[in-house]
Amino acid sequence: MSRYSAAEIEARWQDAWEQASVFRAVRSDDKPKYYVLEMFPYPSGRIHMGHVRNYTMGDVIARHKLATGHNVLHPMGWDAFGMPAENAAMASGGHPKDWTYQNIADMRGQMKPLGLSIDWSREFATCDPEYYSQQQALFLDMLEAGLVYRKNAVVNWDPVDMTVLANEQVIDGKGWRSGAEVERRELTQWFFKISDMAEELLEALDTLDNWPAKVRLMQENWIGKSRGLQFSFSMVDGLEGHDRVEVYTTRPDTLMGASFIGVSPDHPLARQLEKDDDALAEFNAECRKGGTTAEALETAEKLGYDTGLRVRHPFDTSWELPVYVANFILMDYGTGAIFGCPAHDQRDFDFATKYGLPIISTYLPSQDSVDELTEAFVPSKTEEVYYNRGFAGAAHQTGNDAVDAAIAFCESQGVGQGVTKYRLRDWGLSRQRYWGCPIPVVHCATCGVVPEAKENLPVRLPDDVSFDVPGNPLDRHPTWRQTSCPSCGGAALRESDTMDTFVDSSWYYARFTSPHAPTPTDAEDAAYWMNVDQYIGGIEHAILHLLYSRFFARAMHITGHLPKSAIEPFNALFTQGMVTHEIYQTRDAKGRPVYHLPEEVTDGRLNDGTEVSIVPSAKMSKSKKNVVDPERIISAYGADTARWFVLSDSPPERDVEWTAAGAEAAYKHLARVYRIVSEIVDDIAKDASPEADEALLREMHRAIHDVTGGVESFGFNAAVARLYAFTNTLSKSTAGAAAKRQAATVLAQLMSPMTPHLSEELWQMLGGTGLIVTAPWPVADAAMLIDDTITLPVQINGKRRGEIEVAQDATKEEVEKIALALDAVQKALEGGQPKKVIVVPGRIVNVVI
RNA sequence: GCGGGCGUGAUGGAAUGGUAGACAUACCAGACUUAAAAUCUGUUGGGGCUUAGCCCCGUGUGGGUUCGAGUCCCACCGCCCGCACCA
Repeated sequence: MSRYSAAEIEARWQDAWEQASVFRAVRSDDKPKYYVLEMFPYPSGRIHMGHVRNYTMGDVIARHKLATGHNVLHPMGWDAFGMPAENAAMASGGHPKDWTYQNIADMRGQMKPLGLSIDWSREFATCDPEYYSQQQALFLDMLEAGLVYRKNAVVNWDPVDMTVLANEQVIDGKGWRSGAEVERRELTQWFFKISDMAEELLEALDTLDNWPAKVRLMQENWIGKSRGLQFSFSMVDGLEGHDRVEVYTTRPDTLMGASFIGVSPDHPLARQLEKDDDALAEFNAECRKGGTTAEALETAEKLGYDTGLRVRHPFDTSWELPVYVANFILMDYGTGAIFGCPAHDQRDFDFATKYGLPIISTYLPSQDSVDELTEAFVPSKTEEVYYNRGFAGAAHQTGNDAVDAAIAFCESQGVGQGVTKYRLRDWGLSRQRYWGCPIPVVHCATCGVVPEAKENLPVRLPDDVSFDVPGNPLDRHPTWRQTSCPSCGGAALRESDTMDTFVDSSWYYARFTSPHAPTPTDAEDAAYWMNVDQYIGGIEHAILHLLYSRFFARAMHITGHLPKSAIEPFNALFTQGMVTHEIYQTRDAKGRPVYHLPEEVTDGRLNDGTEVSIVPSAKMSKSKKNVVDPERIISAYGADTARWFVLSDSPPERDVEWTAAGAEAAYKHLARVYRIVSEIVDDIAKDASPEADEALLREMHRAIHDVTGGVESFGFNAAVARLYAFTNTLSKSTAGAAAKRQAATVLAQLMSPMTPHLSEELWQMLGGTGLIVTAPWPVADAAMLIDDTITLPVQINGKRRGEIEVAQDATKEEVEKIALALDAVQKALEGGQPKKVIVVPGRIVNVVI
């Protein structure tokens, strides 16, 4: 009997699949199509365990669908543009293109040994000119359809490196390389009009039944639909061009508690005032320092500047309110101006306390009471009843009712109007970077901004660029920008901004349906393969990537590149958890932490005997060195072990901790299965015992039922546990050779989506015909799943006190009678009668005394 | 700050509102072995008792709903993720 040799087995079966072209996806009307897609990787250079987990899950689905008679599309590609390539070029002098394609080659080489059922003939990288050419064509179509426009927007500006920074490059408000305090600066940028689709993107969330509820909720909150009142305060002493300040509020019911109004430092009023007020100019400049992220703005200390201007309250013109410029007000949302109601908003409360502004309660227990507030009071939506000072209609109402009543009242008094707003902003796609898809427009002195002609696509990235100085190499390229205007033929300059890499990943799923078509999509292929039936990826993409993809699918429909049926491109979504690992840490002479790779640590010590401290498991990251290289695992144990392990233990949506012991155990189990099956194959002479045969086959059908259910519902860890249990049963079974061979064959099949190589080997050993990968999935015999008698737990007052054996089809009355006859029940009853007996058929009996 | 999530033995975790701890790891004991490894078998939530057995407690904390709560509701504590130029 031979031993389990993963390396030999895996190479052999990967060749066999390759030769039989079993994963090549071809359109066919004989079978239902199934498109399974995992979020494609960024080519960082090394695959990591997170990739292994993600692609293994997709592979389990794909292989199971293949076995259940589907025509499966399971492609793979590379999200290949982005900053790391430029950073590498800056650090080591190479070219982003070379770096990226080398990484792709490396990662493909690490991925193929995993034995994924991928149609590699469809592979592409988003930095392939063939791909980004079609992206440019899409952009031009979207521009023509009015889905793209230009406006000013704020970026992070590094005043020392003279370059735009990504949020990631801003650390504690400072540039990551220069250390200079980052400033906010306005540039003219391209935008997708995603906000026009806010309502549709919101409403359609309801149709996404097979998406996680939490992702839909997060998208709903991101779109942020709100109903509020838009109105204006008139100025006591008007400023030129500013006799009113327009305000939007979602809490008009607190209007009688207003004690100040605040405007953004970027509000036109603030900008006008700062021209004649040096102190304000300085204040505004201070506010414009630091990063542009919402987090940075929201967590910064709340600061205000009293402009000295006063406005009149709309309901009482003798009531004057001060106008502050405040750093926490966003120009992007609403009108860039708010009224502050300290009594009912904690942020306003803090602001009022700091600047000595009045705190006026509008929600009070009664008309005559006065609140001494130590923090903002927010009336709960369910709690009754507070008197709302000032609004006849809104008194004694809370939550949305109070808001609606307040809007109605204000409208009736001619103060503003109710409006619906969305938090969702348009998607700025311009990036001042080289390694991205060039935006295909030119700037012509005569014609202005002109779209490049489609026949001139692609607008290719030039290869001769350098990264020795910061900033965008396209900007300073000696010739690349020089071109002629497609409209007038005169001299013109190319746009030097490239597209956000989110654009690349917003339509790649559609491109996979026809990766080499001369247009963005091929109509027949798109109609056949779309939608993605199962999409799998990380929860970190719950909002942006998925929302942008939903927008793009709609835009592609409008521009004729996708059918109407594909405007929601992902029928089902699954968000998987991360792979984590312990962190091993020592300290250097100065007490700074030093991290160590897992392979350098044995039993809590380094090779030189130094003890390491163990930091709890966290997402694998290079900086913490808590990474396990899948290549090492595959060469040590084989791909099937890596696949089996990442599916075991943790539910797929949760994080899984990689442990050396766990990997070892996974390998041992696969070797054990190999051994058990080998013994069964060798031991063909043994006689059957009918009872043991029956028991084993019953267990086999239960395993088919449970594992199939697990695979179909992303219960991979449960399916794996079930397979362990079934293996134990098979190992201990005294059934005859025929029954054991049958059970072993089914075991190999049930394992095949997870451990495809081992399963092929077992299938061959057991004499199966053809490849297991194309063999039909086993079906459980419903009759074999039902036992004649079942065991029911019996509770007394909800606590388990015994169990009874009853016929599978016993009536409630019979079950009740048997349960009441139990000693424990009789003892508890002390001769009396139970208050109530609850019988849940097939589940439980509860006797209430 | 805002939004979303998670919290169960020594450990990873299981459990359509219905026997909490499946399955695995680790540990311990046994078999095999000159020995070790490998393999196989068994034990293991905590506490208690009149110990063939039985009782009590137990799913982050405190409340609530229910015949019955790890699961649903409310509040709190802790940790994790996202926040629009990271991919």
